[in-house]
Amino acid sequence: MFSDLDPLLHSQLRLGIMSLLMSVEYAEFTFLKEKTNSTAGNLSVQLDKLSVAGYISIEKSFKGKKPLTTCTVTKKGIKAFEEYVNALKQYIKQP
Amino acid sequence: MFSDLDPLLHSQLRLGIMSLLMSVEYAEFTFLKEKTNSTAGNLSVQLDKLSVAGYISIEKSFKGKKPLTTCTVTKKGIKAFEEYVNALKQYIKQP
DNA sequence: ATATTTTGGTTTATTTTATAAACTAATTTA
DNA sequence: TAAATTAGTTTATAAAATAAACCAAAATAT
Repeated sequence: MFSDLDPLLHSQLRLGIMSLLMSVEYAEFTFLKEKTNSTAGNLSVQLDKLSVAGYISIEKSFKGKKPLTTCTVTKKGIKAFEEYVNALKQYIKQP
Repeated sequence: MFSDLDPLLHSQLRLGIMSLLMSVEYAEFTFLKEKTNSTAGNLSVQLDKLSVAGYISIEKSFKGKKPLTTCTVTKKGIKAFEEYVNALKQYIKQP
């Protein structure tokens, strides 16, 4: 009846992050923080989970002398997102 | 950017329950249990939450001598579901 | 010059949720 | 009549989300 929803994507913040990353080439920590309206702590944790899962890749560098965290979605992440969206559609298709 | 997702609906099982109830006039506990592939305990808990929120109404009666739990979605539940779906679309609309 | 605030985060603790396990009571079935 | 099934509820545990506390460097104000 209903396919399972990837628990990694079925989270408002992580879904928001992935949604943004699907539409841009890369995104900085501060950009994601602003767009998703999240706290730095929460964002940091959730980015890490997505990264550990292989859905995004995170690069840490410096802009001048300030830390700079840059994220991109991976192939695996794109596939997972697409599958999630398809599964979700079963739940929200209205009669 | 992203609207908040009603946390009561942003749960696989509760969303499945609501999705089913949106498409039928009423549903029995056992029907929901089978269709959502959930355990009785989990279903019982989540139905209760939806009921406390006023999203569904639950009627407990007897079929012969066996307990019979029947659920229907309320007006409030329908509105919440529709709003949830609209909010969700912001997250999953693909480029 | 030096305190104070801001930036860009991470780590750890707390709260909330979801899920599973254990239980109840009545009912079939063997 | 003992064992298993049905239809659930309650309680305990595991997992997740969030918030709070913290850190180091840089920018700003005094």
